[in-house]
Amino acid sequence: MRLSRYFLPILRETPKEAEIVSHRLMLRAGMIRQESAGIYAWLPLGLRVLNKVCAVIREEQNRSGAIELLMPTIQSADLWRESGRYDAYGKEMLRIKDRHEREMLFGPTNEEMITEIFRAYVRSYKDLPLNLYHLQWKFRDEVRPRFGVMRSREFLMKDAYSFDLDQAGARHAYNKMFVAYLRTFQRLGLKSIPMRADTGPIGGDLSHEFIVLASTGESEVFCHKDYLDFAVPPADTNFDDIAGIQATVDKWTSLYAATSEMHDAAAYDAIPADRRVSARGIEVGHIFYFGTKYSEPMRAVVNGPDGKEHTVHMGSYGIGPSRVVAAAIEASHDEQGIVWPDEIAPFKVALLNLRQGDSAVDAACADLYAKLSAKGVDVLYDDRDERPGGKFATADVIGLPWQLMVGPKSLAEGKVELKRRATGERELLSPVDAVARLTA
RNA sequence: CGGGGUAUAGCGCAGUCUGGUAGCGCAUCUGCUUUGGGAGCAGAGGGUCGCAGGUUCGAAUCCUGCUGCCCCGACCA
Repeated sequence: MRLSRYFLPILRETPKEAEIVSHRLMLRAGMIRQESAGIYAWLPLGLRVLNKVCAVIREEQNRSGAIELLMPTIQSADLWRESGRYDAYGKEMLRIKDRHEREMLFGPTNEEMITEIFRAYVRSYKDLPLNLYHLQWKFRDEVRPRFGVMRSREFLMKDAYSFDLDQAGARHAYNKMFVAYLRTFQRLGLKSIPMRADTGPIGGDLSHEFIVLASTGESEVFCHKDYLDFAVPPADTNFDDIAGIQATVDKWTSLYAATSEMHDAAAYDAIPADRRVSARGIEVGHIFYFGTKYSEPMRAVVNGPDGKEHTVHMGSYGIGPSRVVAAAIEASHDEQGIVWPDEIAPFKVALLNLRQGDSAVDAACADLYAKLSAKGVDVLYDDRDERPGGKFATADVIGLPWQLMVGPKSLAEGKVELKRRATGERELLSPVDAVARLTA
């Protein structure tokens, strides 16, 4: 993409309403624009990141055996009356009426709807297990939205729903999502730790929040240091290996890890002092087994091998991609701006023409741009008629992993400069070698 | 939902106390000179001062009501 033809409204100064670093940088980098309190437009650069986050989530959901569909944002109030949540949900639910005065709502989540879809078609245990997910915008009319897309009213969510014949099956479904989440967050470049979450009236131990460690995180977390070095399950993990998956989950739940709400000071103190981690974190995912909470009132039943009806056991598994974008920035930035993890960077390389109008520099840039693009590298070519300083600052704030700088001085010696955003390391090398390095 | 702020040009702000017809920096546009970490000079454009009433010869400024947004707390992917 040529920057001169792109839409990238960089802000030189920080808008005063932005309090936390991810919000400030997302505004400065031209990723989002606030349209109302807690409601944001995703500008081109932000959308590229959001889409990359979603792509990774999809791949890992699919790998674990979950199946994608897409449910609407607008739901009928009657559906929610079946589960009793229409009255229970409160003012966080945005309720609306259509032209026929029918009561509708903008979905804050989709348990009722997925249960309705399931019960309409599935009759036999032979169709189980089943895990259906979608990526869709949700709306929760929070009293006080804040921190940009970190806590917005409208937000994107990946929500998966599992259906099993019994609790044992549901546990395996839960474990598969647990493993998929470990893989997902690692690929997104985030260090996540599953922490025991409150299961409310359902009880049991099948609820975990996935917390990303970031010094600016919203909540206080406590865990055993060994978690930081645990190996994440590999891509060829066999998700049908019930014992194997269980072993992985057992390992990742063997040590102490809790948010302040679930904190047990005695258990934490039992950890050797040099292994204790007290830090801050951001919740980016939540997995939950809730048994027959919805299948019971909504009559989602299948015939079992015993010829009898069984109410299915369900679980739901959420990741907030829009929040993940903000969390990634909280976890990875510096004074200059964002430092994107490679997998979710909006572009891989910023190609900086440091002397726009110089025929040799222009030609070298055009050649590099063509060669990199031809090899499938996402390049943002800064071909604006700007001074070098401005181009450096722009590249730094939007945080692309690599900066490839072409100026008259080094080019006279047949060299261009490649800078790694994260470390600041610079290297002078020939254009041919630069392309080789970026396509390796 | 309680408490506290705030609203003036695209962004950041001054002007409001003490009423007299709107200003600064950055950004934008034109020209020339510049060009490896946010350049210089010259010129230009851009604001019904959040909205609605009221007081006054005259309101960004005083009064009343409303709305948006932000921050702190209780609540949340």
